[in-house]
Amino acid sequence: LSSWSAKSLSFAGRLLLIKTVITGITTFWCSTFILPQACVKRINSLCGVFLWQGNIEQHHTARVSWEVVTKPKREGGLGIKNLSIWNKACCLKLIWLLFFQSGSVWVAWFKTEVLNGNLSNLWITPPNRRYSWQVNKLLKLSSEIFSCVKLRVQNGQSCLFWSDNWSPYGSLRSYLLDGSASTLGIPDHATLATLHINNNWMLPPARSERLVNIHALLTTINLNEIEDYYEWEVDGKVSDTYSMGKIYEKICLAGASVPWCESVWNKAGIPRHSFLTWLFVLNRCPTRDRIRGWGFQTDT
DNA sequence: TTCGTGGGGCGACCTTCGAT
DNA sequence: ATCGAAGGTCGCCCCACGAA
Repeated sequence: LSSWSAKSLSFAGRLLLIKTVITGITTFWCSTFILPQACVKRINSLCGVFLWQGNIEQHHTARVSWEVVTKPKREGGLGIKNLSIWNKACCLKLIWLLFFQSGSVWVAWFKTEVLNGNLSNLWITPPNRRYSWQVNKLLKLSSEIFSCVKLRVQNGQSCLFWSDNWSPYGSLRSYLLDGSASTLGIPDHATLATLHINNNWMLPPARSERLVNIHALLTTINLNEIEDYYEWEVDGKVSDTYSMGKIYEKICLAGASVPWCESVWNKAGIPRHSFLTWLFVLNRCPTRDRIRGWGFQTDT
């Protein structure tokens, strides 16, 4: 950030540098560790002072808050990645690895030491002092991508009735129980195979509409000899690969779109005019001298 | 298993700084 | 003088960790 070539960049150039090079460097660390909040804050602070001042030794002041700058363009920001959420999206890949890259030593270790040999335990293993800070962070993060890890029922032997994502209704614990302590007489660790006896599903009588749905769903399932398997499904599409970008968008809480988006950026997010237009519509119009200082042509 | 200690996260509040 | 954003401090809560 403090190199001479970076100092000579315009506002648009600095923005591009942050979006590509700087985000690329942080992604290396983001993909391996959950970064402490203080670290995220410091990186954001450095990027902020660089974007507005171009010189990280100066005092940090900004015309638009970093919170707004990191929003997507359609929501009024500049589309810089929110580092904290990006960090989550990168680390969720570790959970993806657990299910879909079984050859790794780390995956074997995690499965044995933390999950007791069964991947389904990921959804029900609470953080514990026995585990490291990182492992506990991952356990807490796992709920973020529960909906993407679909269990395809075959023989039903590894499919936990309450916890696995095997039905279109997601976790049955929240769908059927909704916080209630009763488990309808179905044991916590019941698998679909243990509930299927003599070709009958051993479920309590349906006393609610939701339980009727589950009864109906189970009548469509025929257990066979093949082992249950997992599939990675994002927004209804099954995929073999993990896309950090897609997961980032998924876990970002989408805010309201701004009506002026299309008049400032085109559909691909490329500026229709100059970046000043963006500052004008945000009512953060700076002085002529500041504009020249940022590397803009003021007549534009 | 319980208890004390220390550190991280986070919100509230205030100060500093630059732009107008 | 005013406004808005960043940064610092403080207190509270939660959790990890070690000692008893």
